[in-house]
Amino acid sequence: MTITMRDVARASGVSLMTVSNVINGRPGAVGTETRLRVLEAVERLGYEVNLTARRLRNGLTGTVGLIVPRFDHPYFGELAARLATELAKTGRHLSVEQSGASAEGELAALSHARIATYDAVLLSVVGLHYDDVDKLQTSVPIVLLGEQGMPRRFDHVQLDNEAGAHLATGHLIERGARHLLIVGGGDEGRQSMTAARTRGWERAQSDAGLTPRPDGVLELAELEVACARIAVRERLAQTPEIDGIFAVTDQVAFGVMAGVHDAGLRVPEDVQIVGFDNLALGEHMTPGLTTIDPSHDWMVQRAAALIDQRIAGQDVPPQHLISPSMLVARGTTRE
Amino acid sequence: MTITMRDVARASGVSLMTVSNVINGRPGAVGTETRLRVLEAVERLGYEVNLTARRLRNGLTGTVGLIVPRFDHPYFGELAARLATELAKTGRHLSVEQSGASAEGELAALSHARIATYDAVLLSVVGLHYDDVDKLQTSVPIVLLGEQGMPRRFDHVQLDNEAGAHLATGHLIERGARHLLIVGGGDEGRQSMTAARTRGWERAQSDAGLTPRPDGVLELAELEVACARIAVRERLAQTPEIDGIFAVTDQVAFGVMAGVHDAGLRVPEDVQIVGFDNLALGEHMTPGLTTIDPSHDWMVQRAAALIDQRIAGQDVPPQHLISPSMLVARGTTRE
DNA sequence: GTGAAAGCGCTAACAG
DNA sequence: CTGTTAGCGCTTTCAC
Repeated sequence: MTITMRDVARASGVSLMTVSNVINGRPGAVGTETRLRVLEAVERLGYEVNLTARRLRNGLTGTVGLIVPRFDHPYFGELAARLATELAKTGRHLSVEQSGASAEGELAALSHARIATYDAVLLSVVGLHYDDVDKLQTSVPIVLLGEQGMPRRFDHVQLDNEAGAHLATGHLIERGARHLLIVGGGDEGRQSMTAARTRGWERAQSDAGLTPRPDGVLELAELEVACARIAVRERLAQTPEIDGIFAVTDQVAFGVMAGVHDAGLRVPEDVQIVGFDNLALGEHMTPGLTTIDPSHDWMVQRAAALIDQRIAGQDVPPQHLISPSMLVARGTTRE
Repeated sequence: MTITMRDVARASGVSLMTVSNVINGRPGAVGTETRLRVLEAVERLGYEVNLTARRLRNGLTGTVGLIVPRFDHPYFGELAARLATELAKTGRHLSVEQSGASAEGELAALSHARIATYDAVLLSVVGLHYDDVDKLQTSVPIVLLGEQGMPRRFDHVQLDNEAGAHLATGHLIERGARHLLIVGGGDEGRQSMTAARTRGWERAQSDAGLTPRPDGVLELAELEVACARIAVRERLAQTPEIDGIFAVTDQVAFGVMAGVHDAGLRVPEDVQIVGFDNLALGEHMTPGLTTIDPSHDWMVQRAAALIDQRIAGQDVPPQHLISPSMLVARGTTRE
């Protein structure tokens, strides 16, 4: 039924091992004429290696796994696309799995069994807790991505959440906002992304001599467009003096924009908005979304380099890298 | 280093086979007491099955592949999320790969070798050509998704592109638009999504007694937000009488909205817009995007059911299903 | 109810 | 330069 190396070997009158040598292009291991004969048979029979067998035998297949909380958040889609491009440069291939939809889903995706399926795994830990990650015990290299407060024994490419939030909030203040909200903030004292960005938001205000409003942190059940929209709409009805909003993600910012509009207010004249992530779509919103760019390309290059190192078996201590944040000013904040 | 069944067998003083029977919960194949002893050893040693070995042996791992053109289009993200949820109901797991970024990427993703890595493969064929797909020759079940004009030997869950486009365009006309554009249309005579939607756009006009403008088809190098934005901005500068735009996808529609705004025109007062796909974000644009909903849940359920059938080995003829389209009226078209 | 043998397709190691 | 042997970790088959 399926064609194996054995079939090719028989068809070209050589041994199994010679076929293997040809397929893997092992240098100088097989004569030119023999190689051509084998290749001809490969072509004729339509042979392709069985990656499963190869992996069982020697552990590698050129596939790297990326585990994200959800498939349907543009942030992860953009991350995956960038990673796929970067990994392709070293001939590797990216396969994306989802951890966050359900409790079982997470267990399954993070299980040793699944992880062992890849040459290496990139784990986007947004939303995962320290303990879940700390449980991971595997010989497959794992690189953590985009979050802080994770076990130090892993390689980790992080965002500078607090500095980014500080930058965003400072920009709002500089452009004249005085009554500031953080939408999607909270989670006090935790090591989460949300908590770090909330700290940056607070500190930027203190640094500017402002006192953060006690009711300034608008927590969200989920960092979703719809949640943010409703929360902001209701909140602006209560405290219409709000004139600057830092949304913890661009996704949330899209909801904030809609909510401000629902409340009958204008952006940026009445309320200025800054997001975080620099999603591709932000540029094309009306008005364009001012946001924090966490140097995606830098992150992705670092992560890919770490993967290369680990797969190559380099035994250097765990790396902890922090991606610099930059402000991208667009239409949701004033000139 | 890694713990195998053999280790568990040794630790619990039974044979390899008994461990296998316990792990796979084979009914009545092993005594209660033995089972407990084995499970205890599994726990203690932290054993987990090696999926690679299992697959090599019996071909199945519970993983279904989804191959999409690009990771960073929200459409595919939403599709993947829905599929993952649906497949989880039968205990299966979704892994997503990208085919479209480069020529080699496509070959690699569609290669027999990679496909054979999954229990079944869902192939989102937007952008692939008939011949590429027709070349696929594999024993792994393949279900085609979301496109038309593909080899009949595959199971296929399609969108009703022409009917959807007709619905969208009819709605524009009904709400008073008379000078219509299709953005991202073209590809005349081909079996592509673009061509089908262009036919629907033309037919809706004929059916209403209008003659499609000869310059009404605005082709796009890529169905991207930025392309659409620029094209529309320039086009409206030339022919400002345009008062209705059908965008072939919601993604394109986002660009159209920005382009109309760039041109200094208002939506929906000056120009009405309808998209296609019903992406989640469309609802939260300002104004909300009127669009065509291709019954995502229906598609996903059908696709998952087909996969179940094929994995179960049912030998029914190829199924060709067409998902019904519905209009979702929002703020980019008038009352 | 439990165990021994065989082999899925491939490649590392060595022999010729 | 080419071939033989052994075995990756698991499950199917059949014997006890």
